[in-house]
Amino acid sequence: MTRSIQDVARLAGVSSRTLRHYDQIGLLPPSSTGAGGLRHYDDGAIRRLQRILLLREVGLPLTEIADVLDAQTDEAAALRGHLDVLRDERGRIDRQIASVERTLTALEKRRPIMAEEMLDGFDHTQYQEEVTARWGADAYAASDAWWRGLGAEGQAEWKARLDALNADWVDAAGRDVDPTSHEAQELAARHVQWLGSVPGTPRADDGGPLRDYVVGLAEMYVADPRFAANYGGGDGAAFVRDALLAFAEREL
Amino acid sequence: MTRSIQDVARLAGVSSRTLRHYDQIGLLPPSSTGAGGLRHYDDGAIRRLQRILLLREVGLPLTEIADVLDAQTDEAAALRGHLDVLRDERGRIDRQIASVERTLTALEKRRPIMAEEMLDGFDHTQYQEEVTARWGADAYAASDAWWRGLGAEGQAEWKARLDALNADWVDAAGRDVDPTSHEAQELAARHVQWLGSVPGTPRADDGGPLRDYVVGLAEMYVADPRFAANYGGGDGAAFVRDALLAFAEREL
DNA sequence: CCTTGCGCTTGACGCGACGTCAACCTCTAG
DNA sequence: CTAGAGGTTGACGTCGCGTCAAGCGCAAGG
Repeated sequence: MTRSIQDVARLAGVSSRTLRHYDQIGLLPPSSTGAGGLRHYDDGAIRRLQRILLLREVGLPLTEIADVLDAQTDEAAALRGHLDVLRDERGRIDRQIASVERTLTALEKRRPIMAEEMLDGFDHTQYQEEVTARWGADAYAASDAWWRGLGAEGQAEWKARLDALNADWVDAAGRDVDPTSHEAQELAARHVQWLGSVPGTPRADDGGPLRDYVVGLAEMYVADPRFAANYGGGDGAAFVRDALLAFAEREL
Repeated sequence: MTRSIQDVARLAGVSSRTLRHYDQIGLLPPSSTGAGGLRHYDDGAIRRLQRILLLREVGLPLTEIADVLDAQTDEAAALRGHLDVLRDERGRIDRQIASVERTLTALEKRRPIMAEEMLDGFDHTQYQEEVTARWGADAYAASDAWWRGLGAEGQAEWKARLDALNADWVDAAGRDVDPTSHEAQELAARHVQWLGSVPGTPRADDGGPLRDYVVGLAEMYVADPRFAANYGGGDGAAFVRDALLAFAEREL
């Protein structure tokens, strides 16, 4: 017994457009076609569709579904790989949520932020100057001009972002996370990303911060007590350093 | 002082293509253009770019960034709205992760699933038959044929999906979640979505399950002890029912 | 016999945020 | 004079379809 495209669509809870699309990309050709190009689907095709939808529901891209169903790939391996993708995604979203929440609180009670807005921000660029002295004297001037150019609102936003990053570092350090773990390495990636948003940062050809620069900063985070305090004392700073060093070695 | 497009790109850590794109969509026009159409950016433009990047980093779409920066929209309101989007997204990903994990365990120790594969699955279709008797006698036949047609592997996958849904219901019920809360309503949406994947389900014009059908099922989940056991006893089934009823009222 | 209408077909554009050629221009240094 | 660096404007590709638009085959009703 074969069914029309609409029958199948209703059965499976998808649109007929979707079925045509799956035909077009070769994922699910109809079992036969009749007068005027009408698509007919038999039980085998419907069985295949069910499996497609199960895999689609967990977010597997259609091309990978095709690989799995055509047995070119092990299903369990594909799912495990996909699981990593999903976890990364969740990590990204969690960080975005934290960042937005902090920005919101910063916007709501603007005062306390304004009070210390020069503090950490300038602390940071100040230390940066110490390090960037090796990379050119005008780096600080550019950085300083950039900071003043941001304006009050821009500075508040930028501060909120920095606060979020620092808070996450302190949190992870407090939980005795392994510096080489996925979580710590994601924090390091974020830190490096953040560095990339700071003008005056010495950069490699790909636009990312220079490896030696990151290494130098990491060591300084521990060596300088004013900085270490930022990360909750010596242990926290050491954690940040170890995570950054591991990241620099692997990625930069 | 104005800078070239590459200068700005390096400063901000984005590609020149991105800057051209932002010009094209009107998000960030250069402050001036010179010979041959060369783009020049002054401090004001760079300031605007910094704010764009801050908002972009938290995932705000470019169109909304434009709204915020051009002050057509309150920044805090935009961020709060975006926060909801992010939370939904995270919920979706959490469920996908749970689903994949369950499918993986189902794939690894296939035996126990096989042992009970007929149990819940047929229990469900059995109850369904009781309900669908009101909607046509051949509904069950179609459903039964569908189930057998899935094959052993397809049945295992389908079971894993159902298990994940049920486990989440029991979990939410155990935590005394409000049936009208966002979380419970998302579970209900998932339940209805799942119903939509079951052939033989009576459907509305839009292809989704018929409202009355959902309501009938919901009541039966409480009335029939065999079913209530599925959701961890009377309280669990009542929670499922309340959530489904609220959902049906609002969405169907 | 013609029209109407249903169910289906193919073909094409649109979305979001760019990456990636391709073909061409402009200026500078050797 | 020429090569090279650094720009420019298109235009296509990504992913998974939604959404027209135009047309075809077949049945019932005028």
